Amino acid sequence: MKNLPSAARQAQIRERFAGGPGVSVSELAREFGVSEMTIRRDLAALEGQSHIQRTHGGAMLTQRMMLEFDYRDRRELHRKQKQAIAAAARKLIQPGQRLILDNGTTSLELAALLKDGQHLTVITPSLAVASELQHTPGVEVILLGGVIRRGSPDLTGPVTENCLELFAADFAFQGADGIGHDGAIYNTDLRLARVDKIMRRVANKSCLLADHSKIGATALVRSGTLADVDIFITDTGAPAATLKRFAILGPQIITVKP
Amino acid sequence: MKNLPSAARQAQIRERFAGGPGVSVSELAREFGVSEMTIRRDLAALEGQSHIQRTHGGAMLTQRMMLEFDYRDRRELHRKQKQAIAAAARKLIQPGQRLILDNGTTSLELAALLKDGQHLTVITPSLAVASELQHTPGVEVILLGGVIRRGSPDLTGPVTENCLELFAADFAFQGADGIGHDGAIYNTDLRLARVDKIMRRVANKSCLLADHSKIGATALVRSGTLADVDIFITDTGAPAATLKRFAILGPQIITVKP
DNA sequence: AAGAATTCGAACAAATAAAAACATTTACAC
DNA sequence: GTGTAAATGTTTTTATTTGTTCGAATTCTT
Repeated sequence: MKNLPSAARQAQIRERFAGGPGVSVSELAREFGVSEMTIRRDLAALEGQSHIQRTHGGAMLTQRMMLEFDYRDRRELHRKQKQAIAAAARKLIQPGQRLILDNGTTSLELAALLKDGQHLTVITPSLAVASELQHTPGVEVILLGGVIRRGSPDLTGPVTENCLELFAADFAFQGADGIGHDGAIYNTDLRLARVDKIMRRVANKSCLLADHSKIGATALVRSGTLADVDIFITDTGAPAATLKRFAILGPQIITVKP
Repeated sequence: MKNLPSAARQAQIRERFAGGPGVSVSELAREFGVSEMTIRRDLAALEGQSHIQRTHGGAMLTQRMMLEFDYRDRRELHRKQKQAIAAAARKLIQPGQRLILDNGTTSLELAALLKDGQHLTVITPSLAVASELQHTPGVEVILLGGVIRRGSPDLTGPVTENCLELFAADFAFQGADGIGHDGAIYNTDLRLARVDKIMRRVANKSCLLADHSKIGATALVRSGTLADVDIFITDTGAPAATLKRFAILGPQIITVKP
């Protein structure tokens, strides 16, 4: 392989990257019959325009870098139920809708089900949801602003609330940390509770997702009651009598079996 | 396995982890035909990027769960200059200030320098900056809301702009994709340009960070001129005559040598 | 718990590669 | 041909990476 114009040689070098993790300067110099200095100059030129990154001794494709946000994955707990509940929620969604997903694990399961490429807009304060959907072609992800809680992959605070006010969505999907027998909805965090409240207000319809283990549990803050939500999805582990009482408060109740 | 440049070898090592929970130093040394010391150094480097966690006799994947926002890492390009520029910018910052950092790689280098725990508030549309600072005790990170650009770890759009308007900061630090000889500031993306413009407005002082390779370059959108910024930091590779002309436009000019 | 066997990390030396400066060739226009 | 600019090669200097040795630390074995 000899006497190539420099541009052609650089194009050839680019092909090289398909083969392996990287190429070495000395190897390329030998193959093209040019000096190593020339190869270095080629690589320097390619580095600017193409997605390669120079290294000592050669070059490689630019690394896909990942941003790491700490994240305690609590998805395992009652995961079956949560997935079933998410699947039921998925059925409520029509193409073209604007959805709000909160930062619960059930919402995250729902996000995973949105990957089949319908045209959707997802508004969320959850970095986990955003991460899940970032590469999904049909879905536009709008991340709400806010303060990053240490050790929690989501955004809360006045900024988040303010951001949320900008939107009008078709559906809000949210979880809860507890649902009292009187239908009160509880959250463990005040800031999350405030955000949840606003979500319900800016969405046309709101949908509460909670497996049966949450029924009867309470937590720090009351963010509202079942009377504020339009649809409540839970699993068949929930006692029928309680659900009957809940229904009187207003929401349509959907039970799924895991 | 043939001789690979060190960076390529480290990338290969990372692949190894896909197969199992861990790898051993001796095994890797044999496979790559290098000394164990070299492998240890590789592992130490990878550990520094927190991709892996070292163990006696080898290494394993980091335990903690992470959210992956992946993107092409361009940090290596002119990194020396960018780090020097970031260091100069760091000196401008006083404890207690509220800072805006944009989504350039130079801002990311600056973020890394803020880790020494002063009391600071950082407002940014960059997931990379947020990720970098999320564990820093003295720093509160406020992530702006917005649309996640595919393949880019940052937020833009009307929501971002609206979010920004909520704030008043002491300093805005931003990069540029090009600076014309007439002092015009260029960005490759219209939405980023709009965001940059607002940043300058809501910050008391604005500071442009750009290595000399940007001088003379142009890009799609003009986001403003040097007359709009208070401080311009670049490296000593910039031609003195040009800098003199820039100074007439108003900004204080700081040059650092890499 | 003590001793043996690994493994690690620091220090230094050797090898290798990059960058800078300068010389040479090539390509092309006139 | 000759001048000029771009590209390539050479040489020297500088920086990075790797290998080796050896004492310290860690794990395993008994």
